[in-house]
Amino acid sequence: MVKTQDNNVESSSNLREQRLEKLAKLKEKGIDPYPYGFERTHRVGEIQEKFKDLEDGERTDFVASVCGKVHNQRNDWMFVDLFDEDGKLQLFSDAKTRPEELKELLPLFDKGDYIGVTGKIRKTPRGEVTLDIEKITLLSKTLQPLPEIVEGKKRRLGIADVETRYRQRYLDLIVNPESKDRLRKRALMVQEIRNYLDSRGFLEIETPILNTEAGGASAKPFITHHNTLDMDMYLRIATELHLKRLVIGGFERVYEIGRIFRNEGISIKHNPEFTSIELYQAYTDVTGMMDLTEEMLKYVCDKVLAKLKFEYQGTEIDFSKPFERISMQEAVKKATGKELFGVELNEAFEAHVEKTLIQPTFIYDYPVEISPLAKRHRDEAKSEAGFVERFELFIYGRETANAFTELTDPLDQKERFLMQGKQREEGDEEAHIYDQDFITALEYGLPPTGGMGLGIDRLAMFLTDAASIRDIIAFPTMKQQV
RNA sequence: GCGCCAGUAGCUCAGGGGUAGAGCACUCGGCUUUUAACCGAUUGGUCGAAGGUUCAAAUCCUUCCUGGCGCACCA
Repeated sequence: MVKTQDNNVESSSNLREQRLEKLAKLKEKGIDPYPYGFERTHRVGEIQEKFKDLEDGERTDFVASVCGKVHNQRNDWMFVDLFDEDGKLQLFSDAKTRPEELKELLPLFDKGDYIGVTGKIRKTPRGEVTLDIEKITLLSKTLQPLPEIVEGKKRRLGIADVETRYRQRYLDLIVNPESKDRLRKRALMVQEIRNYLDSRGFLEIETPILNTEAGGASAKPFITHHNTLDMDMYLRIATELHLKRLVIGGFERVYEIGRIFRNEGISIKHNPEFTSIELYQAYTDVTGMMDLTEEMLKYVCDKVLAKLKFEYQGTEIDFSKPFERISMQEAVKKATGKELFGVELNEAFEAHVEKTLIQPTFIYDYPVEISPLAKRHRDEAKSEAGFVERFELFIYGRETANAFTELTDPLDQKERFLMQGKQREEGDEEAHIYDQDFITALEYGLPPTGGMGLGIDRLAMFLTDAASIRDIIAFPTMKQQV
């Protein structure tokens, strides 16, 4: 069944009807079902931590006010599982001894409602930290029934339907703890990347998403239109060319973590909008970028997972050892016995080598034809053979990072763009576009610079063992429902 | 874009030509310090949509919608 919110409202009308009646009764009693706040004295986690050492059955005079969402209720509101972002706190109210006010109110509450409660903390004879409800306040009345919550592993609960999980992510987050954990880990990961770079003198500077040209990568762009300027614009497909302009302007270490848009297929590894980080550092090169990338990934992995080895889809990925480093030509030669060059080399690499690179591996020395923004190799023989100073990092057979010694020669850059233009004429829709403004910028002087780009989503997939990119994007791109 | 698979109650799922099912949730009653509480009863459906075949379609056929996976493209 297609599950739109409207359909839910429609088909759960009885359940919703009941709640609307309760809502009306609450209003009759002069109770605001959507009040403006609550004086919370403690979070659930603080209570659990503070009283974890109570003896079973021990009571205290400690009065706390906590608030959150009711996930479960047993025995006529005798036991209530209240959740805030920290987790669960059990509430207790004996039907026989509860005050008149509670007797009137509790039947009007439902699972899913937000409430605030005040009362003394104790531990039940079964060892559960519990708050005895003295006062209860409705904080938000819910009209939709809550799907079952996943708490134990004894029964299949939660929302299994992936379409509902993506379209109504809030429900997924409410009932499926692992979904919430993934997004939390992703946020932590991004935070640690910023910590790492900020502490090394990098500045995060935002560059435009709306552009008159979509450059810096080979990809099909999204087109949009600016009304006042009466001009078509492109959503960016990379942050590269603007960040390099910033280096030209004198910022020696810059980066941007931001959304990129590519008008291409959707798959387990591809979402039309995704997040990249690109960073540029003056006076270093591709080797410096390799060292930085490796160090940063190990740092972030350690901070997020507190370990350097992790399982991805049943395979152990090991960040604890030095990452493998091998040239593309060597890797292809090992696999096929052939010494190839140019586009052929890259094709052979993609066909025979890429999938085998499970543990983190830097592949370096790329053909110039597919690297229009990278500097030609400093080794003259390699340069003549058509190699540039570039690497890509592969993990689990997936391209995870891409870096080069940036091309700083404006005349060579112009040639490269022209070469791309030829490929475009030959039908390659995704060849890089000619960007005169960028060449002009280069003519003002880009210092020797190393640059690196990394897919935030793909890294997040690894660190959260997510099979699909949609599992680490809160609201993945979906078709409109009819 | 192509191929394969899926869509049945609020949730999780059975059923695959002959009265639309179960568990949980909801509602009511019982029990009353539970831990998936428990016991009993009631309620709940356009079987994704539209056509077709048939005495009869959730079931078979066609088309469409939405989603998943694989391939292609890409990061």
